Amino acid sequence: MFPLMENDRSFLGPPPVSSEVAQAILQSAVNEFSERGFHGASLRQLALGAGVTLSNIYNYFPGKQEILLGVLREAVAAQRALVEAALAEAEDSVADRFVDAVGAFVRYYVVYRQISIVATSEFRYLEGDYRREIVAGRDRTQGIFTRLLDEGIADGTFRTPFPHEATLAVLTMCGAVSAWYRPGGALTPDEVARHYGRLSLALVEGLGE
Amino acid sequence: MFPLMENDRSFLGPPPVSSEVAQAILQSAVNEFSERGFHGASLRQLALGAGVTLSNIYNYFPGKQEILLGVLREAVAAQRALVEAALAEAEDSVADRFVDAVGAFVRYYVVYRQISIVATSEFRYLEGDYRREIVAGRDRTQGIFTRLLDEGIADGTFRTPFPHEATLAVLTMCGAVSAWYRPGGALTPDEVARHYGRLSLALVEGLGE
Amino acid sequence: MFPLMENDRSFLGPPPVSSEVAQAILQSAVNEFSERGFHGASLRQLALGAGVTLSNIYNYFPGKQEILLGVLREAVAAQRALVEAALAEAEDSVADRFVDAVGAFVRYYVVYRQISIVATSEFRYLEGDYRREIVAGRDRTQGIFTRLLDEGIADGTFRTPFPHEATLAVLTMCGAVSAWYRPGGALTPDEVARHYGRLSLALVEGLGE
Amino acid sequence: MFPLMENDRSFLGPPPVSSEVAQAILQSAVNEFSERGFHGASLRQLALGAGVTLSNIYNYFPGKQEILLGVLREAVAAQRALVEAALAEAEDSVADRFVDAVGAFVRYYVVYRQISIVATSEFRYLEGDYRREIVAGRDRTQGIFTRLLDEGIADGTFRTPFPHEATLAVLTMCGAVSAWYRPGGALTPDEVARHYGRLSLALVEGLGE
DNA sequence: AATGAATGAGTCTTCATTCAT
DNA sequence: AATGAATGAAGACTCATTCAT
Repeated sequence: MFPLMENDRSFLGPPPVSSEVAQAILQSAVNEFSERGFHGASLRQLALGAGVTLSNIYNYFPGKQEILLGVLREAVAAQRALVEAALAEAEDSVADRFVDAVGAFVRYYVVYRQISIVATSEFRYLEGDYRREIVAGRDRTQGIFTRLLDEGIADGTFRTPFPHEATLAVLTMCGAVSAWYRPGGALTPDEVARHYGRLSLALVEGLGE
Repeated sequence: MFPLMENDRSFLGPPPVSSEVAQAILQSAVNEFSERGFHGASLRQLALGAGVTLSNIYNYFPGKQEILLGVLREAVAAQRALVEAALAEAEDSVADRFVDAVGAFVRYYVVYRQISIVATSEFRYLEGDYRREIVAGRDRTQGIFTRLLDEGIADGTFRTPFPHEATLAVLTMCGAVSAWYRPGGALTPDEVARHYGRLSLALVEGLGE
Repeated sequence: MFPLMENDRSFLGPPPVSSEVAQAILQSAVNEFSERGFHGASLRQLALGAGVTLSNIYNYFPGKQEILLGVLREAVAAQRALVEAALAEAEDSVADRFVDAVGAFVRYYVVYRQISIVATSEFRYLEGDYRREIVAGRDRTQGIFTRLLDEGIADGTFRTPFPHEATLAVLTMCGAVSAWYRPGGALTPDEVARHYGRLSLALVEGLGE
Repeated sequence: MFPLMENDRSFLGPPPVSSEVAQAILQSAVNEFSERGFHGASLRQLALGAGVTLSNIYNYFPGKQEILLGVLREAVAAQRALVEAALAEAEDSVADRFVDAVGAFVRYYVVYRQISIVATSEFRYLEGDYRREIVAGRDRTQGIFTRLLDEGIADGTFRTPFPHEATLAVLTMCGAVSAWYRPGGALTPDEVARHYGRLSLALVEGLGE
């Protein structure tokens, strides 16, 4: 019931867009957008990939923009769900919470690889209020990391002289994982999460005694 | 004679594509591609922005693909030129060379902000041999960093347990700068270079004794 | 029970199309056709305006053509009803009957303003037998005037040298009233009827001794 | 050089839209619009009728609206040109000028029959500023008649008690001619002009003493 | 080198209509 | 009688590209 996810791990609430047909459309959109880009993808091909008539798409989405919005909504929701779930189970120390949050954050780019690629690269083509909605959702997730950084800086756990850039750097380097990760490749999702937790901790200068 | 650069610092060789008209086209392409994406940009609009007739574009480029290629060639060349120039003047120690190289690498995203955005996000639409050519050029630049990392790991300067991911992370986090940097903003290019040098050193665990 | 009429004056027989739903559809058709034209109006919008499902329309009308036919039938019926009612009560002299008939004829364009606009401007899109039916109905009404003219010419009441064109002119100038008349405007329906009676009489040169 | 006119009488200035292709498009537009209406006509068919590629239309007109505008501009210009030319040669008396103006006015509906039909029935689909432009042009022509009426009423030549409605009626009844007139039919354009001059004079009650 | 006109394939979207329930 | 989902044809319009000059 969340077919946009590559490895099926159902720990998430109900998907924002229900209906099997709508899901098929979104799934095909992820394929097409990730391969040809928002503007390069044609709804005809997208419909074909979804096993749906071109015109029938319009019974589920008012237009191309809204399909993109649908994809991005799922992406934003999935990522935040992962991060918040991780934080709920994390240890007390800032360092632990930070590492766990980063682990979940990067895990999103592994588990939802394809959709995350679309979310990253096609977001720019979202317009107006749709764009604002997604920005707000994304900012909410990023805010979690900003606050963790501040907290770690305040109590001396993190010693980086550039907390703001460091936060951005952490989020960015995690995002790049979707570009090279291949399911069934050298690393398991767990390993990726562990590695990037470590890299992040180093980045914010929270290693050592 | 290198109008694609935002802050004018003429330390670079002759541009790959000469002719004022061709340069105007490339410059307009950078504007259009960065705003609307490769597929979203139309040659008509591009021609308008370049002060050129639509049909005249075809006297300088065989097609849209080649315009994109032209932009990417300049981008790749500019970035490598910066990095190699920095290395030529760098101190001897690996750490110093690494930090200087990173500084130059990130400086590219600041100085050639717009073109670097295009190079990053529209590269995917380059096809066939063109794509291979740019990949090769990019890899050559990234190879510099891979080798520096190896060297630093070998002599114990860098202590990260994940040198491969760390390298990727460094390059990635630098690339994100073009997304938020604004000329005339809070940081000068020099400061950005210094900050990211530090962040990178922390990332590869090459700080302190 | 004849909601297509603007000022409610129930002197008319049963409407050609019964059923509240069908009437709602026709009423919405009048709105849509008069605003956007037959081809410019969409059944979706029409259904919305009628408070009916799009598909349910097809339980009442076989298609768009028949909706237009329904509207035109009502229009033709309403106009003839008005004219015949007026003639039934008219004085004996040709001039009186002519003036009263014209008064009723023009009153139709006032009272059934919107539907008359549709009948006038969208009739052209009616096809085949439907078209012939409406033409016949319209001709029957116009025949009344042709005969009155002939009669008036024969007995010297009307002295226009061009009776045929004069008849057409009378009918035409009445039709134009729907374009400018506004309920609650400067003239009451009665005044309009009186004015156009006079104009018509002048036109056929039936004024004075 | 004014192919939209049915009987070729070149007494008019330069056409508002030049270029042979543009004229072919406008001519085909007149055909299509008059047969199927603005919304019922397809640009594909229109292009076919003009002997032009569909896409090439857009080298001459920005869109369908502008084609309609082009047609209406020619129509308005042609009618006013006729009326003004007639007035320039008319006798002195109000009655003479009025009759001559009406003759020219109705002649337009005969000579430019098809385009006048389009101008009358498709004008409603013109939007925004285009609409306002045409309204202004039309009003200017109608103003000529309003002023003549006023003049004739003032000096007692016209004795109708309803000058305003009479003016409208005159213009309207002339317009209806395009619906029945056929070139090569019973009446020559000159006869039509004479007949309608007489009818109009009767209508405004300006005949004999 | 430069242009304006031309083209065919393709875009997203809307349409009237039908089907299964 | 009523509905929501489905469909194929067609809509206006844009595109990258080519041609003749």
